[in-house]
Amino acid sequence: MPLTPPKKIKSISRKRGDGKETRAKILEVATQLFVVRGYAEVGMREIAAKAGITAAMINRYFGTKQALFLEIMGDAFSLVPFMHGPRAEFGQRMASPLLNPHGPFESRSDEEAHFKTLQIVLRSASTDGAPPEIQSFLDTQLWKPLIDWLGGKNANERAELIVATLMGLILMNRKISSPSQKKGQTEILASLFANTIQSYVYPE
Amino acid sequence: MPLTPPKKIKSISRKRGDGKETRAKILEVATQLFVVRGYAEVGMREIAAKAGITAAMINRYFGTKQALFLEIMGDAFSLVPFMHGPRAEFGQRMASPLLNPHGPFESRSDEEAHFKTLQIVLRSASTDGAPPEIQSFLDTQLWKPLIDWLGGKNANERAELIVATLMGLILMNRKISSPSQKKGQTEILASLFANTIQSYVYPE
DNA sequence: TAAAAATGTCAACAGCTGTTTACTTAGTAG
DNA sequence: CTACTAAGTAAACAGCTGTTGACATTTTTA
Repeated sequence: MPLTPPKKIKSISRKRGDGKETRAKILEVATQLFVVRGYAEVGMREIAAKAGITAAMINRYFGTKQALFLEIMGDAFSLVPFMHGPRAEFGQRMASPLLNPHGPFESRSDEEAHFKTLQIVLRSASTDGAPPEIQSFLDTQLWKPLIDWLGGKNANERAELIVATLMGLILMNRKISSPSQKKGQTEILASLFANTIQSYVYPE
Repeated sequence: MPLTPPKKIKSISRKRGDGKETRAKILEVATQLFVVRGYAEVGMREIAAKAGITAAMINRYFGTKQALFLEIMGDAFSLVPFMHGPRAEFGQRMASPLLNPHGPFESRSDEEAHFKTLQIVLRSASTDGAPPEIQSFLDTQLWKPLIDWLGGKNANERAELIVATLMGLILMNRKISSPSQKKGQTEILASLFANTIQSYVYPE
């Protein structure tokens, strides 16, 4: 008789819901809510309800609301993917999310997922509750790569204008009814936007 | 004996503080707070404290927080002043508030006061509590005059990009530490900004 | 089988919000 | 002097927030 019977390698599923599954569900739900409404405007009970659990569970898994937020922010977030490809088409690449069929900046596809955290930053930046660690994310994952990639004279200022234009459009798209949004002329808007962004990208 | 002695025409000052004075003080304080932090992030007690009174007084004078907000929004708010002057210098005029000595978009002078309400809209647009009447202000006081003044092809989209760029810069200037803000290179930023805005203004 | 650990709910906590009511105080009018 | 009215305060209201501790239930482990 073997003294050490082979242990079950791993527990596959523990209970009514596997812990990891619930954790992932919380992250998914919270991310989507933060994208649309920002940090301060989303409550724990609302996240919990849409995840099918209680608010106390979120604190069990993440400790605090800020910790949950920071974990979401830690997930991939950058403009780096847009820096790949021909330098002369950078503007077009950044404008492409404007044109996707799911609605501007709202696609769930991985391709445009890089915008999510940027949107969260935008929605949450002006609220008190949002943790100050956001600044670190911005420095290391947004400004530095972009400025390095831009290069040349006044790279700081050109980077700031690129991000400002992008943020302005994101902000307006959801919350402020702009005239072109009503009429659905997004191709023209995207074209103008692409030209402007490209004007900040000097030839290498 | 005269039966009708001349009445004192008006009471000059009733009490510890004249009512009108307090009302004005509330408006002033609330405006400044809304400009910096937006509708949802400013509490009644904070406004009252900075105005030297109690929160109940605000409700006495304005009824509700939303009503106070709408009264502030009703005050002069437009981009119209920037449309006066040479058409070829529109971009420079819009960029000028970036350069003022009180800090970008923060001057108390009347010249740049037109930005205040725009800033409030920006800070408050994505919060739930802000009243929906904001949309009317945007349509009649922002979009229509600007689109009419721009004229020509794709005026809607050009107007949207102008406002988006402006809002993006305003948003970033206070809440998101951008690289050029740290270094104080605002002249270059203003110059780039002016060029971009001007590129949306086609010759008449 | 018994112990232990994980998953979850429920209720209460303290602190905040905008608003309302009752009350006090001060200046003016008859 | 006596009423009246406006200016202001203080306290309580109901409703919301994030968080915590006690408890129940189910699954894995020893």
